[in-house]
Amino acid sequence: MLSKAERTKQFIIEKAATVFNEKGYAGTSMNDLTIATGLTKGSIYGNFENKDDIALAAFDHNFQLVTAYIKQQMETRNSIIEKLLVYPEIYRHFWDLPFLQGGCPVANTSIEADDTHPALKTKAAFALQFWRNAVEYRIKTGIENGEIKPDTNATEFVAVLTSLIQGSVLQAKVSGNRMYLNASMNFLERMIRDLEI
Amino acid sequence: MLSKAERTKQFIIEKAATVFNEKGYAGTSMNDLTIATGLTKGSIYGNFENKDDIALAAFDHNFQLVTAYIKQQMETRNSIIEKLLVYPEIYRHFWDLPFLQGGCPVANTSIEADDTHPALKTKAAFALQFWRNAVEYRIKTGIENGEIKPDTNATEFVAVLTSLIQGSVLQAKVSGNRMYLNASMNFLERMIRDLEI
DNA sequence: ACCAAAATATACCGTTTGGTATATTTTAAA
DNA sequence: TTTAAAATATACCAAACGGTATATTTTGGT
Repeated sequence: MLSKAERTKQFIIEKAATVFNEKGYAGTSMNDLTIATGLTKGSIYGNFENKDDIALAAFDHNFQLVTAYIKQQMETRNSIIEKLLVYPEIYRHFWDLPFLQGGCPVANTSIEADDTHPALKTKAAFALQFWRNAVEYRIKTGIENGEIKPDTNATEFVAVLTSLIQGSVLQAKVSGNRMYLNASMNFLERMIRDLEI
Repeated sequence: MLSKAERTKQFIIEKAATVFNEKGYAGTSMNDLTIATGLTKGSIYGNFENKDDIALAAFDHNFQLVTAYIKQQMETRNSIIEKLLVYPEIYRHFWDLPFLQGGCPVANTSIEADDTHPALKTKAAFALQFWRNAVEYRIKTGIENGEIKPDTNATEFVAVLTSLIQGSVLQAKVSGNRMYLNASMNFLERMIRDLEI
């Protein structure tokens, strides 16, 4: 069983993850975290070295939630094409997923950290690369399987898929309008179906 | 001629615009602005009511720089297709444009402000809408001209174009790698050429 | 039930934050 | 060249910031 401290640490990460994803690193104060957790500053600093330490753990947590959910959804599908279709399906309904309430954590962290926070920037860059690799792997497997057209430009497809998702979620969040998100996801869906041999 | 105060105000906006686009609203302190401008806090507050006031003016300035540059580039092209091709051309080389050093100001502001700063969020949402309208107008004109396929789904095309640009610039900034930006812009370029009748 | 260790709360630190009252300098019309 | 007004600098404010030393409470093996 986890020790009290380990459970508290996990609890802090979960609560902080939401706050950081909504307010950003600079926009989140330690006081925000005491409110979100109901704990005192002393207690939080008993479990983490500093604000950075919490933010980095919170990012890992947020990213893990997203990837775990995608993976779980994919496991219910059989073909590669159907697995890839999970992406537009999930992001079309990102409003309903609690861990995506503040938008895509990878996009949020990328944009805030790129010029201000090297450690977070590195984490965001790795997360993006991990994501692209996962998609690229599916495509290559699909080509080997004979499910996907062998002349598919995997690199380009991966770049377009990630750009479409991040760009359209961003737009949906700021406009409060699902129209452009739906349009982009419709397009992505057709792109994925078009991969089929 | 502009009064001294008006020139100073403009000077502050220009300097602040760069800082805000790199560090974000919460990440930029008044002290950062005194350093960027070489002016004192008293002088800055003699020209602006508060930090918000400067940030809002800075966003308008940043957006105006982008739109003016796009417009200027488009004026050198004749056909609608060539005008639309200005988008991928510009963003492919966004590293070289000083006002895009911190990334796309619309994307940056959208992501930071959507859950934290209603006034900035509104400005970002309006900017995005303005941008989409501009693209949509080109497409409709192209259809009327007989330059563009009449069955083009303008709404979807506009959504995809903006998503691709914002998503790929974001990725390029955080990864420091032009590969995925180039791949997305290659794709967008083909999409635009494909509009031709 | 006891008690040492672990976990949390309290109360504080120096620094930085956004903002302002006032003194000084610069501007430009007379 | 004078001079009042406009623009900028100085010096300060209370509040919030990230962080810490220490006191108190809770935990869990004996």
